[in-house]
Amino acid sequence: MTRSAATLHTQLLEVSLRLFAAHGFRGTSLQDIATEVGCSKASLLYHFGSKETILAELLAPALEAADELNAQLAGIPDDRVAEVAVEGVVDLVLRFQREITLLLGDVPESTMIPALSPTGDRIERLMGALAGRSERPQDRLRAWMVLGAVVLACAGGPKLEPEQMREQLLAGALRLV
Amino acid sequence: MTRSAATLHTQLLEVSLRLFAAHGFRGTSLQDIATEVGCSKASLLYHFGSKETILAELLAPALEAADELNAQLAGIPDDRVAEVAVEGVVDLVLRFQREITLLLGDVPESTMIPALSPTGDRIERLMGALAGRSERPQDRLRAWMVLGAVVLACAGGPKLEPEQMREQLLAGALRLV
Amino acid sequence: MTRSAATLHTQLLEVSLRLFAAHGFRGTSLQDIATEVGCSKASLLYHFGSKETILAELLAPALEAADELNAQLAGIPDDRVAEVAVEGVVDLVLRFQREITLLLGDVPESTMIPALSPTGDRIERLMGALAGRSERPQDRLRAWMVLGAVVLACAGGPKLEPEQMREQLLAGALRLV
Amino acid sequence: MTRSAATLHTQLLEVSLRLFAAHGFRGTSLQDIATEVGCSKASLLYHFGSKETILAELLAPALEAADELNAQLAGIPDDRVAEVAVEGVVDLVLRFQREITLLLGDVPESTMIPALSPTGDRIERLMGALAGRSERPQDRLRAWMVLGAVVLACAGGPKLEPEQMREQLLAGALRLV
DNA sequence: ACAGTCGGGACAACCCGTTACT
DNA sequence: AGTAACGGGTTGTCCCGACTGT
Repeated sequence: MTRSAATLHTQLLEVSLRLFAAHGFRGTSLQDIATEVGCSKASLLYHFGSKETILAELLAPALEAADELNAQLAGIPDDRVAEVAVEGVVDLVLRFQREITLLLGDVPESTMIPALSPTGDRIERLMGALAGRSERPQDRLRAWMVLGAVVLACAGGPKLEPEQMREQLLAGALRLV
Repeated sequence: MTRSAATLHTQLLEVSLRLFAAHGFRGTSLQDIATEVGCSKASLLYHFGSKETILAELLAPALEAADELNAQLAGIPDDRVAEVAVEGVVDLVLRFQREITLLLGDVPESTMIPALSPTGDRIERLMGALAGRSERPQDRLRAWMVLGAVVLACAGGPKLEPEQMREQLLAGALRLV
Repeated sequence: MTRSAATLHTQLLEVSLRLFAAHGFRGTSLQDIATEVGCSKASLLYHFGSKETILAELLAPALEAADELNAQLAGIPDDRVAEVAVEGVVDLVLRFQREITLLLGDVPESTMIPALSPTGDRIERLMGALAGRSERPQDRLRAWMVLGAVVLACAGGPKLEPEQMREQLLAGALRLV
Repeated sequence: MTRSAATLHTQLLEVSLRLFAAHGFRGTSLQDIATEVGCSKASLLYHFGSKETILAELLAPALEAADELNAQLAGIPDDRVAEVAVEGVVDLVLRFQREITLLLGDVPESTMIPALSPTGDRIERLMGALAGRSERPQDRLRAWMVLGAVVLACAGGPKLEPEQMREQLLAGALRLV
C-alpha cells in the first residue's frame, strides 16, 4: 500500500528540515533524505523538482512570517519600533529555530540560491526596525548584536521552558537596544 | 620561475581562508583553491596532505588563542570572570573574524572533523566563564547571547573603525551580562 | 532503449571476471569495465556499490562450492579423505578456473579485502583434507603440491577436452598423494 | 654521513623485492619503497629510472639462471631430459622463491612489461624439457603440473629445512613425470 | 484510457586523493 | 617542489516503464 501524496510530501519536508539542520544543506544528499523517508530518490524529485525547491518550500513559512512582521512594523512610529521589533524577532526565532539554524549555516553561499535571494532584503528591513530606523552605523551594529544574541542563544544555548526562554531572550535583547 | 615554498604555503592558506569563509568548507573544492592560487591541485595536496589539514592549519591560531584566553580566565575569581571574559571574547572575535565565520557555517558537521573536535570543549569553557561559572540555565543562556551578539555583529554587521567597533561591542556585551 | 536490469548485472559480472582474470584486480579499473560493457562508471557503481563488491559477488559461488566440498569431506574417514579431496579439488578448479586464476594473482593483498578474508580458512581446511588430516609438514607440503599442480595446469597449461583434462589432472594428482 | 651508492642500490633492491612479493608490483608504490629505505623518491628514481627498471633488475638473476638451465638442458637427450629438468626447476624455484611469487602474482599483466616479455619463451622452453620434448598435449599438461606443484608448494606451503624441502619436492615432481 | 504517482536504472560532472615521473 | 593522468566514489538530475484510482 502506498501512503497518500500529502503524507509523503509532509514527511519529506520534515525529514529534510531535520537533516538539513543537522548536517547542513550541502552535507545532506537527496539519497539521505529518500533513504530515511523510505522512498526512492526519483520519487523525491518528482515532488520537489530539485534540491533547492525543497529548501525554498522549507523556508517559505519563515520568510512569510518575516514579511508579516515587517508589514506590521511599518505602522509603528520610529521611537517605538525597536521595542516592538525585538519582541517580533524573538517570537520569530523561537518559532523557526531550525529553519534559522539552517539558514545560518549556509548563509555565505545561500546568496546563490534564487529562492533565498530576497532574504537579504527582509533582514535588511528587520535590522532597520531594530535600529529604530536610524542609519547610524552604531545603531545598525547594535541591531545585529540583538539578532545575533537571539539567534545563537536559540541555536546553541541550553534548552529551557518556552516561556522562560522567551522571557530571558526578551529581557536580554531589550537591554541591548 | 617558481615562487618560494613559504610564499606558496602562505598564499594557499590565505586563499583557502577567503574561499572557505565565502562558500563554506564543503562549498570550496581543492580545485577552486588551486586555480585561484595558480598552481595544480596535486601541488596543493603535496603541501597539505588533505583538505582537512588545510582547515586545521587555518584554525590552529584561533584555537590556540582561545586556549590562552581560557588559561588566563582560570585565574580570575568567579564574580569578576564574566567581565574579563567578555573583553577577551570581543578581542578574540575581532582578531579571528573570518575563522569564526567559517567555523560558524559548518558547525553542525564540524564534529566529524578530528581537527575540530576539541572545539566543543573550548567553547564550553568559554561559555562557563561568560556565565560567571554559574550553572543556572538562565546564566548560560545569557552567555550564549553575548557570544552570538559579538560574533554575528562581526560577521554580518556594518564595518566601522576597529576601535569604535571594539568599544561598541564591548559596551553592548557588558550590558548583557 | 535500456537493457534489462538482470542483463546488465550479468554482463557486468561477466566482463569484470574476464578483465580481472586478464589484468588482475588492481590492474582493472572501473572505467575499463564500464567502457567495455558500454555503460557509465556511475551506473556500474549504482549496481555494485564498490569495486570490492564486484569481486565478492564474483567469487561467491566458488567460495560456496569450496564450503560444500569441505562439508562433504568432513564425513570421510582419514585414510580415504585425501583421494576424495583430490577429486573434489580437481572438479572445483575445473569449474572455477578463472575465479581461481584471479584469486591466485592477488593472493598477497587479498587478505586486506574483507570479502576474501575467510578464503584462508577454507584453503587451510582443504589442505588438511588433501594431506589426509595429517599435520606432518611433509604431508602438508604434498597437499600444496597437489593444489599447485591442478591450479597451474588449468591456468597456464594447454587447453584440451574437458573429460581428458579431468582424467589427466586426476591421474597426476593421485600419483602425488 | 651518506651511505655509499652501491649500498643504497642493494638496499633498494632488497626492500623492493620484499614489498613487491608482499603486496604485488602494483600494490607497492615508489613512496613505500623510498620511505622504508629512508631515502627520497627522487633519489630512488635517480638510481633506477623507472619502476619497471627495478622489477627488471630484480628479476634479471632469475631469468639468467633460467637461461642457463635451458642451455644446459639443450645437451640432454630426449629420454632423459625430463628428469634433469625437474631437478633444475626445483633448484631454480628454491633459489628464487620470492621472485617467482612476485612473477606469479602479476603474471597476467606482466606481458605488458617489456623487460619481462621474453619470460614466456623461457617458460615455453622449460615446459618443453619437462615434457621430454614431446608435443602431446597430455605431456605438456603434465609438465605444467610439475611446475605448478613445485612453485605453489614453495610459495604457499609450510616452511621446512631446505634439504628436506628439496628432497620432498623432487620426489613428488618425479612421481608426476 | 488517463492523469498523478512512484521506482529502477542511468549518467555527466565532480569530488578528494595517489601515482609514476620531472 | 611540482604535475598530468588517473584512481575509486558521490551528487544532483533525468528518463522511462509500471502502477494507481477514476
